Amino acid sequence: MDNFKGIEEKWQKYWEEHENFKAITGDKKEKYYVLVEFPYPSGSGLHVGHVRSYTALDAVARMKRMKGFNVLFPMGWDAFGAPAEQYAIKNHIHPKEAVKENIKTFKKQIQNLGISFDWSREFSTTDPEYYKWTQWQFLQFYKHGMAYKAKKNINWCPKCKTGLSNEDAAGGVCERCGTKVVQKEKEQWLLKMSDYAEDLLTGLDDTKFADRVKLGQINWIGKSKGAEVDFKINGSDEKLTVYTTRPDTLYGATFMVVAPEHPIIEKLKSKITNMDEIKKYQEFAKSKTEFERTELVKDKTGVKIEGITAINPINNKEIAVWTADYVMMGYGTGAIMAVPAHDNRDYEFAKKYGIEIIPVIEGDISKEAYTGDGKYINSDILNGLTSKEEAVHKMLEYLEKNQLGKAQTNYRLQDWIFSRQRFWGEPIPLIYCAKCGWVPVPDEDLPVRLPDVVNYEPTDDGESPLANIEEWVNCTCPKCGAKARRETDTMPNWAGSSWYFLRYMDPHNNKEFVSKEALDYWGKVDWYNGGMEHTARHLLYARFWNPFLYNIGLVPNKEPIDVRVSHGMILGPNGEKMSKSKGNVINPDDIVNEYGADVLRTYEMFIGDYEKDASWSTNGLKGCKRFLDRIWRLGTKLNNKQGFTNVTLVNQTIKKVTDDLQSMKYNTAVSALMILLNDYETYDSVTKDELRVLVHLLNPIAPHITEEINEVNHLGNVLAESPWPIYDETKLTDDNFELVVQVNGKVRGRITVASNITKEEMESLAKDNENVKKHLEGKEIIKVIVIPKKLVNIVVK
RNA sequence: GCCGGUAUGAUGGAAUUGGUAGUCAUGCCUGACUCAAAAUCAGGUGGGCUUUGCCCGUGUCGGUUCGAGUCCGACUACCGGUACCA
Repeated sequence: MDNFKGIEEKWQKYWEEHENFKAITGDKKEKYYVLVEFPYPSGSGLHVGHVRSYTALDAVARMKRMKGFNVLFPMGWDAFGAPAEQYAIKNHIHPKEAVKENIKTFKKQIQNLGISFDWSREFSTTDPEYYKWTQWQFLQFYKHGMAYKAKKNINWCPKCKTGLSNEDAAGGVCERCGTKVVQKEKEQWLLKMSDYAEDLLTGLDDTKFADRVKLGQINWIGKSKGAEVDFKINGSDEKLTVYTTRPDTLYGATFMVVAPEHPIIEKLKSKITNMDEIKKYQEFAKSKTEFERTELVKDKTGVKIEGITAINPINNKEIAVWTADYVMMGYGTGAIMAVPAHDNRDYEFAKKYGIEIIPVIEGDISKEAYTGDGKYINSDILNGLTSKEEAVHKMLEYLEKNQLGKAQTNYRLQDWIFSRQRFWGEPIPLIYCAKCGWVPVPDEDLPVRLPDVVNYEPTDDGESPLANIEEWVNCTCPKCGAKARRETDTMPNWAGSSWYFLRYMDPHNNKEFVSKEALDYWGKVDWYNGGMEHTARHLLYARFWNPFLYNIGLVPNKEPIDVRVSHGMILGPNGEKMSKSKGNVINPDDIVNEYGADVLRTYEMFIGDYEKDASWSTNGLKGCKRFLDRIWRLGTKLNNKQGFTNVTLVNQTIKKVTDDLQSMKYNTAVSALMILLNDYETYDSVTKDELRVLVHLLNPIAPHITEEINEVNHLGNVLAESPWPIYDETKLTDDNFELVVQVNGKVRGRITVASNITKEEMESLAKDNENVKKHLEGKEIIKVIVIPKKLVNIVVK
């Protein structure tokens, strides 16, 4: 087969003309919604990794259609973001032009693969018709008090000159460019995602996400149960509230630590006698990036705040207050009670600065803090207890009764910083009026379009490039008509992707973001595939966005996604991640040109466990080419007979492929088809039925060549328009099977016997076997285990 | 550090979920076709031995079981996520 190019184009055209893959909203057939994460159309084109997941879900979509489902399998573009903006700045063009070019390339590449997307539903997050509704939904957040502006110490990327969410700044470096993130105080729009922390956690029960995906969500939300305890400041009305997960160790608190930014320092500065030293320390802490703060884990620093002390509420002991940057302002209350005997960080700090260590639980604290269970000592009301659970409970009861503190749950998940100081994003549709304050842009004026300018640069003072475009910024207040200014921040990249799967249901609606009919009909995404790298952030944002829409009555389901799976990466031939600098990039276009789309698709399905990483192998690719060529040649061996030579194998293969495609075991599905082909090749000739079932089962994976084989050999109707093969439950097993005989668990004989044989017959046949007899000679049979249709194990002494 | 995951021939990987370890493919070896090569086809291919057969073998050590790649306990290595989260 070397004329695959013509064949591929031919069938791609056929499918398009016959609208084989069109999803119809409201159709009587049962719906099935298959979704792959839409790509960011980068300048470097499609990656072989895209081919893997698109083919995998294409196979599912194609099979489901043949099984009679109304399948929604859409594709679009997530095209806002930094690379397009950088490119545009450099070349003095509008980013929308760069995006248009990239989308064109991507689309052509994907179409060349024959993926069965319903292209009539295509859109880009950068289309004003789309981002109109992203803006509209932001205003719903705003109108329901879920969006607010606040002065925040935010993660700031000095290179991109923009603020980043915690999620974007994971590891202390900018997700986009890898630059160290610094802290900068700025007014930012935030969405109250923290309100949904518990919902996001419990909502997981309503999904069928893979365990590793669920766990990623749980870790990110970071729920912890503990207590808030109030410590009085000696000789003052002020108190210091701490958050602790170990209220049971309260008797062991020998000092307190507040974050350098903690407001109590400013409040009590008149009492503090070493303010200069503390100011210096605050500067020092601020100058450190988040990254350095975490790098210096081993070397703790801090300053004792002189002039003030605190009172431990449980025993009225006077203890010192320190400030140290190992306590973060952003978590809990920004202040801790330090229990060096039972917390490793406090232990290190206390050792370094010579602070008293009092154990309240028996255990070895000679080298590090003891964090395990044990007998409580030095703890008055807790003395003698041995279980942490009990001690925590008793302490909480005491604290609440005496109004010294209360039980408190904390989440690592914080509000979503929703502002970006960038040009290429959805403008935040709010207007600032000196008289009326923040005023939403009226619905009828949406979308707030990005201006059509060619020159803009990020500003050094941290404002969005939009701020310099006066004719865009200046406007009138929708409320009072006075002169006003637009918000110049834009939304983060994750905004558009938080609801795109809803838009696919009704992509051309210009009256609503999605019609209720479409929402009711399509419901949840049945099967969502994406990369592991998006399971924390994107999935969390989408799952936050959707329950909000649900709570205000706009969507019918709280959880938008039923099953979420993630594919493994395709690595370079050397086992490393593909990258230009390593020179190990495989371009899918080259493979399609040399081997054809079907070979590439088949190979990527055969490469290994779908959920695991796999290295590219050109030899493996060639093997798949051989496989398809051999099927093609089978067409020359057709006879005029009907039916199947090996009925059992055919039925087994139908079952295997059907099951495997539904459970992402694409590699064994291909292998089953290879086994079937190997069997066919031992025949002198094959029937049309035999060839037809083989190409039919392979069709979801290699759609072009199978349609062509089907057509040129007149095997039957166009495969894409034919019902999926069904197997006969009664014909899955042979008349015979190989009985394995073991003696003491070791295989000593194999006998081919009839399938309907009784257990007794199995046992006597087993004992009759020549080789088995040898091993039984002179031994006493203790027992015999008979597993029907499998084996007999004779235990001897 | 913590939380996950993985470990099977020369290689990618199978294994009915406790029942024949190594399906399938790649690579390699041998042969056929060819002047030759490629392509194709046929056969072989875990290690060892005293080869009708036997012993060993799924990261290491131990356990449960008639029977363990699969279950349990301890460990090692690699990969991924996350991190002064109190």
